[in-house]
Amino acid sequence: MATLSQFLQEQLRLPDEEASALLRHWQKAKSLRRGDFLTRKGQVEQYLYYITEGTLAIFYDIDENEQVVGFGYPDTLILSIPSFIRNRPSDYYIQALGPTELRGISRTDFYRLLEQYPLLETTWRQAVEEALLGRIEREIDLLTVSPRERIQRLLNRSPHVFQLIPNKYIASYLRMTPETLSRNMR
Amino acid sequence: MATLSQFLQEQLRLPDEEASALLRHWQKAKSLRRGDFLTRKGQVEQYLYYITEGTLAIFYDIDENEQVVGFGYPDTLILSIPSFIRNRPSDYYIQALGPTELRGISRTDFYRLLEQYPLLETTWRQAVEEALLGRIEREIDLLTVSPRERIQRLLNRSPHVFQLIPNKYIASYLRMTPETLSRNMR
DNA sequence: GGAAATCCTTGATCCGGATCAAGATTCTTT
DNA sequence: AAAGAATCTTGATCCGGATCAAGGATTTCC
Repeated sequence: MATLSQFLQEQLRLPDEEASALLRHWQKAKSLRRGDFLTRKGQVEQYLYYITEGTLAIFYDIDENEQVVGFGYPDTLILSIPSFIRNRPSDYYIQALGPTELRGISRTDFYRLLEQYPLLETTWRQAVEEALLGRIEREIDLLTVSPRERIQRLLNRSPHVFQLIPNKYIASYLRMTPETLSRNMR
Repeated sequence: MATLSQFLQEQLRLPDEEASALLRHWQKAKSLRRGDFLTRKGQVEQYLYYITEGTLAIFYDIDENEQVVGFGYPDTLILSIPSFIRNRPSDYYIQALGPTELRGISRTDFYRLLEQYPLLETTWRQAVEEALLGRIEREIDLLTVSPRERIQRLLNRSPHVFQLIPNKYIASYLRMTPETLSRNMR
């Protein structure tokens, strides 16, 4: 099972002092069952979560139907970014796709720590830069018009997603119907 | 005409000290004519530019044809983000759509200043957060399937784009052909 | 372990935006 | 100001992915 302190030290490369300062405030544990919401639409999400177990999907409703815009799996962070950064009601909602375990840190605590530890601010700045680069990468992936190629790109970049997530959601994430995904998978 | 020092103080809200530290290193001026490249594909872009005059478009080639992924206009910054952040060759290229004036600061100088001035790092972190939010907003805009609605969203969010940029490029940016844009503009 | 729900697959049809084409308009350049 | 280039518009056709439908395969959950 994934552990938060390893994540802070190995993924984010935080020194002991900063890592334990974060850990001290990072206490809230949460369990979800399949279908439970981590964040509902319109709710101000006050937490940044680390996933220890399970999978989640981030949804956005447009024109009456739901679209998948992202996934979460163990040893990664998950949050409604706009809500967390702007401290405003979330347009997204986040749902557990199976039994899930998370740990959270409150937005207030988090940003207070940023002010306290300059090194933390640098790390967070870099994390946000990475997230931005990820979005740009994804924008390019979606530029690809042919469904077959979009599938191929995801297979190359994140093969594990196909192990973890039902195809139905992957199809939505790739902007196609489950039928089209099915027809182009082999 | 837009000025850089005003931009630093009013848009980024930098105090005098940080603003003038930046200005001291922000000297490089550049003129482009219609069609000139600010950044070529494969080139490592070493500068962050502020636009004083003119318009530019950011392109990405996929499947043999070019796609517009962004625009630049006066009193804003422009750069190939992945290239600047990662210091790697750019997959994008940036081209002037008309006569254009810019001022640049080198990547090295810029990141050196970040280390020197903590307040600058905070401001940059917030700017990157904003850029990330902008991308997310744009992802949602592109989720909209109907071309007519995509046009409407851009009209609401950035009406000035339609004044500044030829429709041809806007169509590409909105992921449709110029014909479709034309047919749905009125 | 077995019923029920969910998900996946395959087939048939349809439709909206892309493509191709050609003329009209606007912008650029000297 | 005029020639030339680029852009915009309108029409006709086409095609690939969405939609609708139904049977089969997996998962979920008590």
